[in-house]
Amino acid sequence: MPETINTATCSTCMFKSLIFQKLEKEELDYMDQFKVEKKYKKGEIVVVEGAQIKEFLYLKNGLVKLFKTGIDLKDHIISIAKPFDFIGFLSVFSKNQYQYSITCIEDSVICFVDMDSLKNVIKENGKFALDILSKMSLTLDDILSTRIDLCSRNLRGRISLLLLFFANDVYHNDSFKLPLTRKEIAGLIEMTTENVIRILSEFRKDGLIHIDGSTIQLTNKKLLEAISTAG
Amino acid sequence: MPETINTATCSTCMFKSLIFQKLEKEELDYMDQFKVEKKYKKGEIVVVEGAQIKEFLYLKNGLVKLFKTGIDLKDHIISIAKPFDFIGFLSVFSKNQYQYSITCIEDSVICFVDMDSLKNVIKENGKFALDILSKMSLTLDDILSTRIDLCSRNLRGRISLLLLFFANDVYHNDSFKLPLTRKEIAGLIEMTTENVIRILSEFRKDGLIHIDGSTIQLTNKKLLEAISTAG
DNA sequence: CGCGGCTTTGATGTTCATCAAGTAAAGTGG
DNA sequence: CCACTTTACTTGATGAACATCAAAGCCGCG
Repeated sequence: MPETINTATCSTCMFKSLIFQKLEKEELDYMDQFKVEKKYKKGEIVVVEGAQIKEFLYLKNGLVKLFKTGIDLKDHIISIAKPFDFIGFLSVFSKNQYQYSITCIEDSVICFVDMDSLKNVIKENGKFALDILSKMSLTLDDILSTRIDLCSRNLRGRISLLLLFFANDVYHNDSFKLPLTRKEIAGLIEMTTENVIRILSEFRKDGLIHIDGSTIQLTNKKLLEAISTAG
Repeated sequence: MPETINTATCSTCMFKSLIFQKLEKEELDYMDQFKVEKKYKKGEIVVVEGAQIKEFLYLKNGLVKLFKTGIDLKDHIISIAKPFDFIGFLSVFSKNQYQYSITCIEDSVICFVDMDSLKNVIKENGKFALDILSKMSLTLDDILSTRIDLCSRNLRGRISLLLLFFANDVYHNDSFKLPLTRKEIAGLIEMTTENVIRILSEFRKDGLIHIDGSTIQLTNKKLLEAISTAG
């Protein structure tokens, strides 16, 4: 059960994104009335594919994954979202139902902004609208590139890519605790659990990484990068 | 060489999309000054990955493909756009360069709207902004679903899907002329040219389709649908 | 005509998924 | 707290799906 918390107002929010900074104080105060913040534990579900969209979601803290269930009944990753990302983004302006699911892969804090009030602000503030458009465009570009990257790489390349992603983009550290099970990783990058394990072992034997439980340390990033590009 | 043509004003444009219909006459007249229409022949290139984005592109007529070149140096489809689609959509609000290429797979007419003027209109008209957001959101949903569909299907499933797409969504006819070479199809759906050919032959032998040069007729749609869902 | 690109088919090989089986770890109820 | 169940992890063997390679026919075009 996510715990509802109540922190600062929007106008004093530490996590106010670049985009929301463009709003006037009165606009922020307006939205303030229509937002709720919730705390989730690792593994908890935020939204399920098909659920009604009522709020605009903003990830303040933690790590979540967006995914869709394919006709093969497997989960397919759309993206892994980091703090400051708008996570209920993708169908929010066009559909009434979520077209994908979101679950937390780390403890997370998510801000729920009422959709209708947000739309009101957009209607009144064209610059804000442009910024939302821009952010949306960026997100989309990112997701698409990642997907195409995945499709053009073999299994080794995909694992390298994922490891480098966690080290460089998420944890900013060559040593980190994998927040996902092997099975989840498999879903993320379109392969089987067994092969995830096999290739991680392979990388360990080849001295590319060091594994200690769920902690992974990248010991030869150059080579990992080479594999991710060559694959 | 695309031929520049000059047709009606925006406000009387037959192809005015649902979205542009929400603009006031004066807004349309304003944009009118900043638009150019161009006629392309099948096979011609509209934009190349990396080119500067200066205009917002609107497909009035024809059929184009959006694709990105992967690290495997193969082309990967993003989508096939039909008339009334905004085709220069994906990075237009966030980047200065196109993140993908566009070429015509049929003779096409494309309307080029100056990006800065469009942004001006968006800034002034919040409802229009919301509509653009909505359209963008829809497009994105579509592209993502298609990609995930592709990833969760085997080769036979993908070919079925593509054939059904052309018959149902593009030509609205069970018999049509394939506008793409086998090689291009391969790029579209992440497989090799040889396998495209092999599976098409297979479908022909099994009586699912009838092939006459580049004309294809779907003779057993039920089964094709079954294959596309099962695969 | 002859060159290059598209198409087609067959033979071969690699990559990867599936199946099976066993160990370890983690949660569950008495 | 311990037996019990479940879930995660690991490794090997096997086979299917698919890519690659090779060769030949076809067609448009300078």
